[in-house]
Amino acid sequence: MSSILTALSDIPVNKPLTAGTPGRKAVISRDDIIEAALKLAGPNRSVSTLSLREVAREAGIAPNSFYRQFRDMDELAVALIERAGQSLRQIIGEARKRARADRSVVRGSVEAFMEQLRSDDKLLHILLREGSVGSDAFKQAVDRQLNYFEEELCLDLIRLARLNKTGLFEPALTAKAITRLVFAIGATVMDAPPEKLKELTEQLVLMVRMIVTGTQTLAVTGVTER
Amino acid sequence: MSSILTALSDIPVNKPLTAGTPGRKAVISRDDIIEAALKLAGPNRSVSTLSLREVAREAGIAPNSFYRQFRDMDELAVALIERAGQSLRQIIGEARKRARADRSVVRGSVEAFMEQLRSDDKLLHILLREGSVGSDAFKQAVDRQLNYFEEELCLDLIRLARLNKTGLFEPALTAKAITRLVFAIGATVMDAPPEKLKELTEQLVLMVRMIVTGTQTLAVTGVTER
DNA sequence: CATTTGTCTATACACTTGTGCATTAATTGC
DNA sequence: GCAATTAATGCACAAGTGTATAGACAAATG
Repeated sequence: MSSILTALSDIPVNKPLTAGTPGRKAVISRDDIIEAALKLAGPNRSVSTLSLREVAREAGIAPNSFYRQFRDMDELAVALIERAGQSLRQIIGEARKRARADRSVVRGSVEAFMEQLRSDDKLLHILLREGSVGSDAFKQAVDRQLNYFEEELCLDLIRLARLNKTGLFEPALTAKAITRLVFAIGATVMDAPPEKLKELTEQLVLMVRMIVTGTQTLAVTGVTER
Repeated sequence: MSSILTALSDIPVNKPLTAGTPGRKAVISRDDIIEAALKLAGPNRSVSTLSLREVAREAGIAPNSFYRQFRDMDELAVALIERAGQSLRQIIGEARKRARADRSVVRGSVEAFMEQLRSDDKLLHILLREGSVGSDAFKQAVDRQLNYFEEELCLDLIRLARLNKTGLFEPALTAKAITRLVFAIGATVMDAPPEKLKELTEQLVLMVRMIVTGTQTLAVTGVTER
């Protein structure tokens, strides 16, 4: 749990360039570059295909000025991913709160996820698309974000099981399965025509429910090789 | 079912260039280029980062000769993906046969999948990595391959259910969930250190079993919003 | 044989890319 | 005001890209 908080505070929202030192004031901020990259990496463009010059052009700065904020494009990409994870966790967190009043946590979270997917939120698109491409640092960053998700989901599952007095087989593993499945399906939804959204959402809800039901059943019956 | 066969026969193993017409015999085959691309797109290299010139260089031909076999790199990529899917389906198919004699179909298939993953089979790597990147044609090609998988798995699930006299809730959806999950986890395994392979395989087996158990239970109890 | 037809290569063009170096601009401390 | 320090730019370069064009070769046809 603390890992989430510490990790979040590790992300510098804006680099403290003006550290009491003499010299020229920084007029280019990290955020400027990040937002330029976001504009370019629309829903159909992978971050790993962006070029340094392209981003600089979009941000309206000289290519070399880029280096003042990031060592290379990889560092930018990692920053984007971290920001994306941060944003999505917040969104789902709010959905969870809403769902607690409502009936189904599963449906509430999945629907929140899918809605966000359609609202051309560039950040979520990034997190979904870049899972298996790019440098190692790149992929590790995505994996880290998914792990945060799994941790939070795991706690939620435990809470849910207590509430309903059902068993729970390997909570961490269950959380991982759900997370990876949701992200995998989400990636395909991103490229599907909008009219299929409802149908796909319904499917995803059922899939997640299969896993949840499976966990609960296995907790009672135990695992048998079959 | 027929869709699989027709699709497979749609894939030209070698373009029939010598169609009775006069002129010089083609000395460069599609396969030459494909194999060159495979050499380059190792486990750490995405196909979408290959350049036309690079592939041509590896194949030992002039860049322009590439166009004689493929319209552009996208067409090459699609060919690679189709070949990858073809190959993997065959491998898993054989694993299934072996598993039928053995005890567990789930374990057998998952283990076959993971073994293949570690045997630096370039084709499988491609299929796993390129799922969410590249052009639309690119992604659709991957999706098509996954659909073939789902169809075959679906039949297998039905057979399994009949055999064990268990119910089966939404077979197609179950197959989709399993397929997507396995591929998602597989993609992460690809980048994980080899000593984690056994552990990850074990986890994946359990995850799949959760889904299977869930389907069976839901078939009996029905779905309840929770 | 010559001719035609398709295959393949060589050269070239107009780009884009990342980054090194020198220069200018702006801000602070004395 | 002056020097020091840093931010940002401009120019330049080598390397790489996709592709257009034209020519060289081989093979089948007349």
